Amino acid sequence: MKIATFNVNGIRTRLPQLLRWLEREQPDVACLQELKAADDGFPHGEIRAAGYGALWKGQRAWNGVAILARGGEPSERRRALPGDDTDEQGRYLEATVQGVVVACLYLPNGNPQPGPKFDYKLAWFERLIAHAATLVASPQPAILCGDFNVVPTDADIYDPRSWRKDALLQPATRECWQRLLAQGWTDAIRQQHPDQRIYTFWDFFRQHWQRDAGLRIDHLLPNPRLAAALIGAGVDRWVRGEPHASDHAPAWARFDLAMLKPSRVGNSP
DNA sequence: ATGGCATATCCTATATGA
Repeated sequence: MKIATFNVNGIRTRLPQLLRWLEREQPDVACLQELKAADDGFPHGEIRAAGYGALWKGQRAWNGVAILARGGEPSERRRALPGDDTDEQGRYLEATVQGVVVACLYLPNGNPQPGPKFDYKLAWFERLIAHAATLVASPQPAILCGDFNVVPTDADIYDPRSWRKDALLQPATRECWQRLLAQGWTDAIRQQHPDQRIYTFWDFFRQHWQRDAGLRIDHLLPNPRLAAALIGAGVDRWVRGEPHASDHAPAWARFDLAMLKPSRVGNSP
C-alpha cells in the first residue's frame, strides 16, 4: 500500500498536474493540502473519473485538505482536530482506508514569528499532539501525513542561514515535532534514508528548484503497528519539475500490509 | 529589511504562503 502526501497549492489550477501524478504513480492513498477551494469547488468528477474516491474539507481561498483512495471510498472519522470548536480553518481530515487510519493535516505556517500566527501554529500543534496520543498506541494501523511546516533538523534544509528566523525552523516548532515523535511515531522518509538530503519543497524564488535548494517539510508518520510494515519511502521529485508545478513535490511511504499480524481488535479471540 | 514568485479573491490591488 502506497500512501502519499501532496501540497497541491490550488487544486483547480493544479488539477492537470495532479491527475498526471495519480496516473503515473498510482498511490493507493493520497492526502492533499492547500486546496484553496471551497467545498463546491472541489473537482470531484475528474478525480472520480481517475479512479479515486475522495473526502474533502474545503475552505474559500486558503487551506483545504482532501483524502483520496484508489478504487474505493475513504471512510470518514473526523473533519477537524478536537480542542477548539471556534477553529474554522480546513486543516485536518481523518479517515479509514483499507483498515488504516489516515490523518491528513496541514499544519499552520506560523510566519511571521513572533506574532499571533506563530501562536496559532503552536496551539494547533499542541492540539495535534494531544489527538495523536489517542492514535499512536492504537492496535489499528495509523498514519499522520501532510504538510507539517516543520524543518525537523538542519539536515532537512539546503542552508539554514537565511531561514533562522523562519517559523519552520524555530526551536519551539522543532520541540513540538520532537514531542510528537516521542509518542512513538516513525518519520518514514528519514528512517528509510538516514543520511540523504531529501527535500519536498522548493520555493518559487531565486531558482531554488533549479539549484535543488529545498526544505523537507512534508512528512509521513506511521504508528508502531503500521511502521512494522514499512518497506519504502521517497519523494516524487519529477512532479516539481513539471510546467506549472506546485512548490511542493509528493512524498510517499510504502507498506506491506501482509506483514501485519492480525489485530486483537475486531478479530475473534 | 526587502524582495524574489505564485495562488487566491472583495481581481489592475491585496492577503497569504514558507
